[in-house]
Amino acid sequence: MQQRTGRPTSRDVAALAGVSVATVSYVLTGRATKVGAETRQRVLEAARQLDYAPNQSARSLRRRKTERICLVVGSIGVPAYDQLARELHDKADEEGHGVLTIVVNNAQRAAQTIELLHQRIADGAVIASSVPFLDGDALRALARSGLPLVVMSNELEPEGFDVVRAPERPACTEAVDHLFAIGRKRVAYVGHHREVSGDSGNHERLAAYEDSIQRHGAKRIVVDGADDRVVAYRAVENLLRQKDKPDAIFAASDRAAISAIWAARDAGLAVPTDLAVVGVGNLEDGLITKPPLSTVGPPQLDFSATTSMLFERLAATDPPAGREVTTPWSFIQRESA
Amino acid sequence: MQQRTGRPTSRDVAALAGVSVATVSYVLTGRATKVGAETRQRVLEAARQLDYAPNQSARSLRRRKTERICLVVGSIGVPAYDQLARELHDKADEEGHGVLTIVVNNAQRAAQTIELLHQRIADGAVIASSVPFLDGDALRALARSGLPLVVMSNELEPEGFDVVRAPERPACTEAVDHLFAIGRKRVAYVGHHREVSGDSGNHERLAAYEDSIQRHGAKRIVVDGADDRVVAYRAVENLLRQKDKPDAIFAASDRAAISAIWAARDAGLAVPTDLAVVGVGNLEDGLITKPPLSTVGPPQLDFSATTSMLFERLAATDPPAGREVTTPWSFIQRESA
DNA sequence: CTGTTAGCGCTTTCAC
DNA sequence: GTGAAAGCGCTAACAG
Repeated sequence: MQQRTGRPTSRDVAALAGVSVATVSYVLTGRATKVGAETRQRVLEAARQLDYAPNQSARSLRRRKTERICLVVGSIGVPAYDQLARELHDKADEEGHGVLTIVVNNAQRAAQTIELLHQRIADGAVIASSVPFLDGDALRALARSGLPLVVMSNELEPEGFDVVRAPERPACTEAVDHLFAIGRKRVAYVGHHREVSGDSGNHERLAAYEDSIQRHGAKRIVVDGADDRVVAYRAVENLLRQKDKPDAIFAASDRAAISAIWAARDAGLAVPTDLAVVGVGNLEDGLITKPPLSTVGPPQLDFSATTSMLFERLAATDPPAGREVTTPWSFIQRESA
Repeated sequence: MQQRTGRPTSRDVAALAGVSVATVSYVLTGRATKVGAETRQRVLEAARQLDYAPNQSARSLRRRKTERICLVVGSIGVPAYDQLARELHDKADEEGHGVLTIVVNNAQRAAQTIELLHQRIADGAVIASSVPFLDGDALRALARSGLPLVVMSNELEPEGFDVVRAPERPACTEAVDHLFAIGRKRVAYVGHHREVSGDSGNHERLAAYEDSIQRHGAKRIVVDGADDRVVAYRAVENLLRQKDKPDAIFAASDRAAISAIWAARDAGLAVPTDLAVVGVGNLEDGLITKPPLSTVGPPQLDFSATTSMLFERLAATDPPAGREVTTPWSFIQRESA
């Protein structure tokens, strides 16, 4: 009725070792105390000989857990997520868990991911910020179903899951206001592709910009490029060629801000004299630009709160109520603005 | 004997809809033709009402496949892998598969990953190049066990899995030789951390450098930084402060090469007149430096061969023998050297 | 068209 | 200390 895979099962090991499958299980799951040393050796030898590895699906089906956690991010190659991924991996290693990373950048993948999580592909998950298409209802349902979940979001309320906030808006406002305070008149915004194309997503950076230019009666100049160094460079290069060129740039990412500094220098302009530049993210890379990059972000990239909360939830016998922690964000003035 | 999870099962749905679990399965797996429209509706409604999602472990256990593929990379934030990840995700989407990414950068994670793959956490896998600690024996065993596998490697022979090669060595040699050909005497190498610290890994870039300087009777100058823009900048900045400063840099990554260009410019040196720079990778970013970056790499970043081979293997009824494809690599001269 | 049933491979009481 | 046996939740013959 069911043909064999070719992969050895615990039954094969048991047969070869001349014991029962139960004993194989005991030995391989470390319940070693119950098994005699000699039997134990025979089982181990048989397993080695057959190159046996227990089937994970069967094991999780039975155990009702996977020993895996899942990291859901909105895109690949974003420095802050890379850092989060690194920290989560390290923590997971300590706890003997594996990490699965899933990239969600369209509605189909969002639905698929919710499904995967529902299907208990992992024992818990971290949803990184600005993952689009992942709505509160789906996340609440997931939490209700008992999945430990930590969500980085400024909108969602903790409801069965923990929330990590990053108050970007006031810090960004401070940054843009600063540009006007130092006398800039034409402040351009280099945004994420989604923002620029009018798509949904986290609008705090753009909103802070729009609000500030409006208060200062300045013109709205918005270009694409925060997701890509090359796009940003070309966009700023282009901006600087116009006769009404901006005298300040607020970029939604440090990568774009760095591209802006190069573009200015390559165009023979001085930063910040001719063009003031502010980024967002507080990447280390901002320290090696000339001049050092003024930016908006947390004092340092650190996701320990996020990772700890997940593992606390995983360990908890009865699930803690939804917690809420806030990462401090501020305008970090260096020399580019 | 086994307490309930709280999550609804197909039995719950069946009960609510007043049908058998088989019917539930038929409806939910699209075997819709066999089920009457009215029954079908009832099942769908019951499932919706219970917020039911089929248990993935049970399903894979039964179906003997997971509809997932796995991407194994050596580290996070490397542009080429990001590109590979994007392409793999796109292809997987088309085929209705999910993608799990696993990062392996130490021996423990390597062992753990082999285990996960053995345990059929996914139906197939791509092993990106320069994943350390993943030895041929383990991969061959995996392939022997029937797992579709595509490995990017210059050392391994195809044995039950496909191999994608990138002949870096000759292209790198050409690049370093070029530096000497244009009259450079002191060529420094900015390498990956593992190379510099004498750790294992892919040594082709370093080997090409060492071979070339030896043939030209030049001094070996090796610093760390290919993995990190900031480290690279500081290393080159430091190199350029010395009295015997290099007149050329061969960097094992374009990111490091770009940092080298900045460092030179910030130190008031002209590129390539005072310092010639060559990178590796052929990133788009090299096009926006001033001057444009000479580099070593494929004509364009394209992993379609890799991804297609995996999906061909997944679809194949009888596994193709190990294939071998080679990505063309060459020295791409632009203006920085 | 729908239900019955036999497992997928593993873990875990419960006896012996 | 070890084995027999009962499922975990689902799918896929097979019967009707």
